[in-house]
Amino acid sequence: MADVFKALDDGTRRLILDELAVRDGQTLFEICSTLVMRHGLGSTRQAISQHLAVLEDAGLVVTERRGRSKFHYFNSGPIAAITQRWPPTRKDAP
Amino acid sequence: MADVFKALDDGTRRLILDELAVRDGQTLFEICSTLVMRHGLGSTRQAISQHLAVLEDAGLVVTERRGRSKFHYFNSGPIAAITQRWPPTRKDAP
DNA sequence: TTGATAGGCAAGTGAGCACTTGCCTATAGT
DNA sequence: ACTATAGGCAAGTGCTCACTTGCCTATCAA
Repeated sequence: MADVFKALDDGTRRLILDELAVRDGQTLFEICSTLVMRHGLGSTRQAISQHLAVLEDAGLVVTERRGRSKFHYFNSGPIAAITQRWPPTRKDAP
Repeated sequence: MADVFKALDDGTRRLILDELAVRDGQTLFEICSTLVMRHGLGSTRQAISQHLAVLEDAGLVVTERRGRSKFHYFNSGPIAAITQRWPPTRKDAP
């Protein structure tokens, strides 16, 4: 579970999750160009590839290979586990 | 908002949040002894104090001074902001 | 006032992480 | 077969962070 927090503790990785949440199933090169276009991120391909590996190890991203392409999908399961660990404290009665 | 993820990316700080979620309003020394008792954490008082400062900067902990004591309270607001940023993807229709 | 309690400030150290650089593997098209 | 595309592997570098160490401030009790 510590991998999830480590993965989320990076601005670039959070942007990647944002983009995958908007348009799911992107390849590495698509993510690279999307980050450059919409956020001005000048990261290299290798940097993004390493970020995606971290996200995949944390279970936040699920991949699927077809041919020479690898498609990346956002998985919200680990995010839900966070709120299950610290449920919202309701200080006002409903 | 980046402070929240940085604050959560540490095992000791997550344990502190766990303890405050169980028993709210503890002082620094109470948190220290609780971590030693229930988790075998051998951290010094200064280390815990720095962790609490990080948690407070992130808004995950709210403090209140009375006399020479400082009481710490867990705040779940930033946690809720995380799930608002990445809402659960429902892959099954309700 | 003196001593004890509760906490804060600041410099120094070691380890982990993001990023680059360079080269390599595998699939698709002609 | 040859070239281009899509991605992977690994070493090196700079920077941030957790933790320690030492000293200091403020409140309470005698």
